[in-house]
This record gives sequence, structure tokens and C-alpha cells, in this order.
Amino acid sequence: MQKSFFVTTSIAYVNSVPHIGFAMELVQADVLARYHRLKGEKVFYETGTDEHGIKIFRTAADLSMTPQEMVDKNAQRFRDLTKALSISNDFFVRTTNPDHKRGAQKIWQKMAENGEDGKKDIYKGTYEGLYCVGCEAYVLEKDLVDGNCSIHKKPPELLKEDNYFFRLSKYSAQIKELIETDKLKVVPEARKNEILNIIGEGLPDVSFSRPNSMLPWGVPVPGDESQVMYVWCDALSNYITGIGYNGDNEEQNEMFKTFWPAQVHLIGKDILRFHAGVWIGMLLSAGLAIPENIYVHGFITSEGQKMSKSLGNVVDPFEFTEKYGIDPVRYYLLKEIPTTDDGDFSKERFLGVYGSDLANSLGNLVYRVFSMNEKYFEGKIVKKALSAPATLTAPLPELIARYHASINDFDLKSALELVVKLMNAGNEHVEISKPWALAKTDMDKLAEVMYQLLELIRIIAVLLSPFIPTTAEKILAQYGESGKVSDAVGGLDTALIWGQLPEGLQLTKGEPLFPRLEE
RNA sequence: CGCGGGGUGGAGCAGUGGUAGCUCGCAAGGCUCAUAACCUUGAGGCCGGUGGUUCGAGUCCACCCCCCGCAACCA
Repeated sequence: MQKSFFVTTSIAYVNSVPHIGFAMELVQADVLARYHRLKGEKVFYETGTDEHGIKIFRTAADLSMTPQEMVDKNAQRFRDLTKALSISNDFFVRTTNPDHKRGAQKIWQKMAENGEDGKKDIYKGTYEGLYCVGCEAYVLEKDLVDGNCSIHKKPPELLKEDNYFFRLSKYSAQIKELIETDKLKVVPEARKNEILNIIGEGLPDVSFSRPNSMLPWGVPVPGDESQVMYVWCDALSNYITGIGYNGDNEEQNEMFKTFWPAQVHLIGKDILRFHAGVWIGMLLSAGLAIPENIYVHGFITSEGQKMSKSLGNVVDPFEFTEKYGIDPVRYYLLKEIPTTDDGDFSKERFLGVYGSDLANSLGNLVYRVFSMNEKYFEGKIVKKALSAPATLTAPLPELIARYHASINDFDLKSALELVVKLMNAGNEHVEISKPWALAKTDMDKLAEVMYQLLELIRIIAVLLSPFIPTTAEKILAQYGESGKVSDAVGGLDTALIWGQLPEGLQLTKGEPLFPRLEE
């Protein structure tokens, strides 16, 4: 049976417009999705937007819009971002979709049914908190200044409200064990330890709903129209509602059976506790399988400083993709930002990487080799070489094995570094074998060298295709049909075997892949 | 005594017990197929500090110093 692979990003909160951090998350997940598709697996890649909650409600009011108008407008920007980055997502879930709402209500019901009478997983309780009328929200004691709300300079009121709670504490020990034993694998290790630390003292029950009167913008609690779901309950359930967990559609149920549980939830480090804690608890309560992996990436600083609107240094992903192209941005995010650690986005480094890695190492290699082949053999492949250049740091199959291992360990940066090694080896091979000299003395040897270079470039392009797909396609297109990587089972593995290019193949030389930047 | 992450050549990083590596930058040389691209060589580090474990520590232990997150927009 064909293996399935379900990968998700977190869903973006549409209170604002997208920035480079979410762009990175999309791109990282896209690499995984594309990689597994090339491996011949049945892939479903889901991303989307989180559109409920008090902040949205309030921001919309400030802008004199209805919440729906505002989320429609902002969600479109996130959809645009997937296009701007060549993201290959199969679905874009929105938590305001009727399908999603039905699914969220369904999992709520399952959870509510679980547990013995009097000790159900969802129970009614009283939430007590300090409420600031000015903020129209609960504030925490530690945020008060001299007992006053720091913004409105007035003391908050002690309010009580009825709402529902989720008995997360019941699942605390079980969740801990799942993470300890890697049945739910949290990557990297440091984040696994962190979450185990948090759970160590036991997870508390969580408030799971709000009175409609306080928060009118959310999914209604089934059977109690006076309450709406806590945003995290609503938001987390997107991972199953997006693949058809909502009950009344056969085709969608089939999809759910195929793709659940997810292989990978890709998230930022700030929301680990919700995913490794609350979400797992919800699934256990509802009797659903739990995801296999949670991959956690870090944050991006801008020019060495934390991105913030007040500093005005928020990096707009659209600005860079429009100006420099999609793949340079993808490449930077994947190679220059550590996959699971914090990294920095600086324009200077971006331009440096564009020049050295993309224009020089890769672009120039492709261009010079195709130019030579055109010059010496009219663009034809005249003789097969049986093996890769001996200048590689390790045998090609070993390098490729390490590439696969890196991707499967969610170390995308290392995988790309291996490919860069191959680019360098290609350029080195040109220097050592001196085709321009061979052209005068030994055409037979020259033909072999050209084959080695062309085959190496083809393999480089295949290896790059999950990362910078547009560029990879451009390169592979120069080989015509022989450059295609079939989506059939084992497509990627076959394409990575040395010697796929046949003798007599006519090649087409392309334009330089990454033109030198003028500034 | 809060929690977590980190301090390695000019910059950015890798390196979890056995002669300190990578990329960029810099210097010199080479080449001419190529997008002034490519290749080679070199300079540059007492691996934050102190003490300890060990035949041997950047790598383990203890203590100390410094930087960054843990409030908000936000991944």
C-alpha cells in the first residue's frame, strides 16, 4: 500500500499580515511535502489561518469592520504568501469554514462524552479572574502596576464566569510517557526536554470556553449556545477538520482514514505546550490517534534584533520574493537559518548568499558546463562516464544517504550543505580536468568529463528540487525528458542513481539562473 | 538561587573525550570554459573565567562572569 504522509504547519493568526517567520515555517514544511512526494508517497500538506478569538474581534472593531470582513481580507494575504513562496500545500484551512466548525464541535462532543458520570472530560466550572473593563479582557496579577491595569490605570474587577473546563490533568501522565518514549517525537531534543519539564509538575485542567457575552466571535459550544470555544480548542482541531473530520461526508471521512495521524506537525517554539500538551490530551480524550512527530523551529531576528512593529524592522516576505525571486528567499530561510534554532535575517547576508551560493557556486557551474558542452559537442552527450568525479569528499551514494538522513532528522540546513559540497566538487572537477585543454588534445576524454559534469549537475538539481523547486526545474528542463523526476514510487531514488543520462541526448543551454545583482 | 538558550579565528556557525573544522570576508598565486565567475595556498582561535575528573577536555563535573528570550504585535 502506498505510504501516506501528512504534514501541517501551525495556522497563522490573522490579526495581522504575514511576516518572514511564518514564511520560514511554510517553506520548511514544503520541503518535507515535496521530498515525500518525490519518494512516491501520498502526501497531504495543510496550512491555513486561525480566525477566531478576542483579539481578532477587537482589532476588527478598531478598524470599523466586521470580524468576518477583516479575517477574509487578512486570510487572503496568507493565501497570497503560499503562492509567493511556491508552497505546494494541498489545502488551506480556515477556522471560519463551516466544515471546520462542524469538526471542532464534533471533537468537543467526543471529548464531552468521555469519562464517568460526574467526572466527564469536559465539565462546567467557574473561572475567576481580574477583569479590566478598559481592556475588555482578563489581566494577570503580575502585569498590574500598583494594582492597576498598566494601560488604563484603573484597578481591575474580580469577575467570575461560568465556563467549561477540559480535564487535561487526567491525561498528564500518559502524555508524558508518550513524549518520553518518542511515540510522540518532539524534535529537537532540547524542546523535548523543555516540554517534559513543563509536564513534570502535571498539566492543569484548562478553561475551554467563554461566555458568548464576553466573546461573541468563535465556534459555539455544542448544546450550549451561551458559550463559545476557547480559541486553542478551536484552532488545534484544524489538524483533523482539514482532512475531513466532520462527519457527514463519505469522501472526507475516507481522507481522514488515509491521512490521520499526522506524520509531522511543524510549529514555532512558543506554541509547543499547546501542541505537545493540550492537543495530545484532546486527541486522547476523543479516542483519536496521536501524531508521530512535532518539529519545532526557532524564531527569526531582523538584522540582529527582535522583530517588532514598534522598531519597524519586521521583514516582509513579499518584498524580498518580488525583488529577488522566490528561490533565493527559500534558500536563505532553509540554509542560513538553523532549522530548529533561532536565526537572523539580514539583507547583507541575504545578498551575500545570493551571490556566493546561488549565482557563483550553482548558477555559474550550470552555465559554464552547458556552455562548454555546446561549444565542444554542439550540446550533445556523446559518451557516458561510468562513475562520478573522484574529487568528491565521499562516494556519491554515501553523500546521498546522508542527505536523506538529514531530511528525516529535520535538519534541512545540513541537507543543503551537502548539496553545496557537490556544487563545489563540480567546480573543482572543471579546474582539475581542464576541458578547454582536453578540447585540443583528447576529445574522447573530454566527452567523459562532460558527462561526469552534466550528470553531477542533474543529480544536484534533483537533490535541490524539494528546496528550490523552480530553479531545479529550470535546470532539469535543460535535459529535456531525461531530466524529469517521475512521481512514481521510488522516483527520487531512481533519479539519484548515477548514469541516467543516455548517450546521444541533445541538451538545451539555459539563461544564467541567478543574474548578478546590480546594487 | 526563577526557567530556558547561548558564549569557538574579523562575521556567521559545526564540532559531546584523543592532533581545532566549515561558509563568508581578507592576502598571495593560478586558470580562462563561465555571471570580474572558478581553483589552490596562506594569515587569523590560549574554544567566556576559575577549579576539578581523566593518561588525555572545546567536549564531562562544580562554581563564577557575560549576552538573548520568557509583557505585547507575533512563528
